[in-house]
Formats: sequence, C-alpha cells, structure tokens
Amino acid sequence: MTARRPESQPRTDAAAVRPVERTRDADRTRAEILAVATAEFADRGYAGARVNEIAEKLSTTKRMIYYYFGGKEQLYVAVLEQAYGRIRALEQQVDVEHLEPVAAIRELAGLTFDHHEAHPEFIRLVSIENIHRAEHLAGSPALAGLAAPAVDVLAAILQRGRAEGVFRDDVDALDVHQVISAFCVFRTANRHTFRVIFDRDMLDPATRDHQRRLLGDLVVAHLTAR
Amino acid sequence: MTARRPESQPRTDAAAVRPVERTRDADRTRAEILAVATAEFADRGYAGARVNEIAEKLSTTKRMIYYYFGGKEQLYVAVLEQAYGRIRALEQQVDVEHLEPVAAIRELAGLTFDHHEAHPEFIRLVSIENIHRAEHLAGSPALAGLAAPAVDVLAAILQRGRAEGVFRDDVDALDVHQVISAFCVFRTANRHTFRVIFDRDMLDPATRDHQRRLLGDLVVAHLTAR
DNA sequence: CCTCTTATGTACCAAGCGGTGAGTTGCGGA
DNA sequence: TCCGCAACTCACCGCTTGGTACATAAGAGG
Repeated sequence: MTARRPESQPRTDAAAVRPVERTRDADRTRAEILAVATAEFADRGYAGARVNEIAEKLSTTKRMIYYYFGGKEQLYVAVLEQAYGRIRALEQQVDVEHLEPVAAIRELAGLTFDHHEAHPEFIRLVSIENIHRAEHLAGSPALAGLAAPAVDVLAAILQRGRAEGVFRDDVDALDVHQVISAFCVFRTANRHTFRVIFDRDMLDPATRDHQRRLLGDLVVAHLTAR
Repeated sequence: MTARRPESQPRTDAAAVRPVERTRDADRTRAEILAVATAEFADRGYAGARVNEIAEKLSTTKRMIYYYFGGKEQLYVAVLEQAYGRIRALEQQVDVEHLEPVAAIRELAGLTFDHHEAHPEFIRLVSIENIHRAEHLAGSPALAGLAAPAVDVLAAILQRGRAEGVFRDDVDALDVHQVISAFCVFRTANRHTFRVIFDRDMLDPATRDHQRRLLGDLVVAHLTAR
C-alpha cells in the first residue's frame, strides 16, 4: 500500500511539460462547475440531479463545488442566476424600433419563439423552478422583482401602434407578453406529453414554421380586432 | 415482551363494536396509497418525492406500496394514469352543442380555463412528466396515443362555425386546442416565476376574470379575422 | 527563496434512500 | 370449524446521497 499513484503519472519532474491545462484558475473552475451543473439540473431537476454526478463530469473534484458554492442548493441558485442573466442580456439586444407596429409585433413574437426553441435548458430550469414554487428565485436578491426587458420593448411597440391607429387602445403589454410567452413556453416545455398524446412533433420544421406564423397571426388579430 | 399492544385496544372481544374502519379492504388501501402518492408526487416531483414519506402519511405501511404497485416508478405511473383518466372523464362531460359557434368557443375556452385552475396538481404532474420527457407516459399502454376528447368537441364547433360563415376555414382544431392549452397551462404552471418576476398574481380574482375574457377574445379574434 | 493564502485532491462519513425477507392476521368458502 | 390465501406488519438491508476533515500544492508578495 505504498504506491500511491500506480500509473498515468509522468513523474519526470518536468512539471512545465504538460500542454496548457491544469494550472490554477478559480474563474475557469467556477465556470466549468456552473456549466456542468446547469446541464445536469436542467436535465434531471433539482432533486434528480446528483452532486456526485456533476462532480464526475468535471475536470476537477466534488470538493470544489462545496468550496465555491457551499452546497447543492446554492449551486442551483447560482445556475438560475446565470441562466436568467444570460436571457436578459439577449433580450436587451432586440431591436425592432425601425419596423412598423404590426411588423414589429410579428418580429418580436418570432424572436421570442426562436429564442425559446433555441434554449430549451432555460425553459426546463424555469419549469423546474416552478415545481419548487419559485422559492429559490424569490430568495435570490439578484433575481426577484427584476422584470424582463422584453415587456418594455413590447410596451413601446403597442404605444406606437395605438398612436398610428392600427392597434386597439385597451390591450395591456404584460397581457400580450404573457400570451406570447405562454405559447412559446408551452410548445417547448410540454412538447413531450403533447407529442405522446396528440402525435404532434413541435420540432418538425413544417410544424415549427406553421406555428411561428400562427403566433404572429394570433397576436396581431387580437391587437387589431374590431 | 409478551404484551404486544400495551394500550388503545378495546380487547372486549366485541370485535364488531368498532365503528366502521380498519377492516381489510384492498380497494380502499390501493385508493389511499394512490391519493397520498398523487399529492406527494405533484408536490415534490418524481425524484423529490420520498416513498418513506408517502408511507408515513398512510394509515397503512410502506410495504403495502410495494405489495400493490411494485415500486416507486410503477406507483408514479399509476398516479399518472389515474390523473389522466379523471381529466378525460371530465372533458367528456362538456356539452356546448346547443350554443352558437362563437359562444361555444368562448364557453369551451372558459371551461378549460376553469378546469386547469381547479386542478393544479394535474398541471404539476404534467410539468413533472415533461421534465422526464414523458417517458413514463409513453411507456404506459393505457395512456399513450389516446387523444383528449376536448379536441373532438373543438373540431365540431369549428366545423359549424365554418358552415355558418363566421369562422375562417383554414384554422386547425389542434392548433386552437394548443393555443387554449398553452394559455391555461402557462398561467397555472408558471404562476410562481411569473409572480416573482412580473409581480402579477394569477390567482387574484380580478386578474383571473380579466384573463378568462382575454383568452376568449384572443381565440375568437383569430378565428374570425380578415 | 521563503511564506502565506488560495485553490485543489483524497478519503471518508452519517443519514436517508428505495426495497425486501419473513412472518402474522383476518376473512371467505368448504 | 377450520383451512388457505390475500392482506397486512415489522424489522431490516445495502447502497447512494450530500457533505466534510485533512493534507497539500501552486502562486503572489515580500
């Protein structure tokens, strides 16, 4: 029991020979843990995710998770914070001010549609957090009460549309956002049960394009009704 | 160690004296396990639910869960099957054939709305099952591929509306069902994160009534557009 | 070059987990 | 009345789980 490392150890004393990796880098380690944890939590839920399994997919060890984050729950909160932060950053890049109101609504709805489809892990994390009644979200000072930029963009479009007389003046921006979100979240989050029960594959390109148009039609019809 | 039951035992030999309970009843035991398990799985998710905890809330023991269902996963599938079965039974009772098409659509949407709000545990189970990519649903011969009756009702209404010339003739019934479902599921399933981020309480009566009307307006506007 | 802090790895633990072996009791039928 | 079996109880098991004690190496600063 004297041989500690039986193999796979250069031992040539030339420590600097190794390519590039394995230097000490707190930021890199933290980022790697977050990335792996995001995938794992999104994949299996909070209770279903295993700290040991996250650790095994890391190039570092489990000890680092506790060193940097403190515990499973805090790691999960950190994952949520990073995910929401990234989504907000993306939303802020939306630019539809150069379009006329109807086209702008269609574009915004379409972008949300694409965006949700492109980030299913985020939608999954949101579903998971709702299963837990948003208690972690509510407990995070970085996240609670901080609304999405998308609603402001939407409110501006509605304002312009009203001024131009093409939109009704009794429609609330948050309502419209909710309708768009509902449609986009549903087809991503509930895709699996919907497929089993109704045999509709949301990811099929034809279905996808059809639904993207449908969402635009739906919202515009509502905003321009009467 | 001879006294097995130190107290709380009548022991008057009048076995028939006891009110009604505690006889052997397989059906009742099964039903009780299912009821407790439904609440527990809906509350904490599949991985988060604990067999031990379900057992503690039972008037019987954990062993009975394994006796009747075989294991945690099979118990979960049984919970899903019962939940879907009940929902379908409710859907089949919908009767809107006596209403004109527009009123019928509003009524159907409203019933779905009320129905989803009244059964949040079911919505939670569906969310949970989607987190698991509907693998249990797909594996259950009693559930897979068996569409909801609501879509047939919807298709009939659309048909009538088209015949009367009040509805467009290029709208798919399943699309409409999806829009209604999306709205109703979203406001129930994502209620918690939505509240934390946008400070909107879906359960507030005024909000609720407003959204119920909104859903009807939305669908009707789309069906009657152009 | 030494030293002190930060970052990392190893080995391990107690509690809780899903699951079971083995016996016991009530009840319906002969 | 008694028997056979379904319905039920109790104690127990082995493994996985989140979490940690402790040793140690890599750099930055002097």
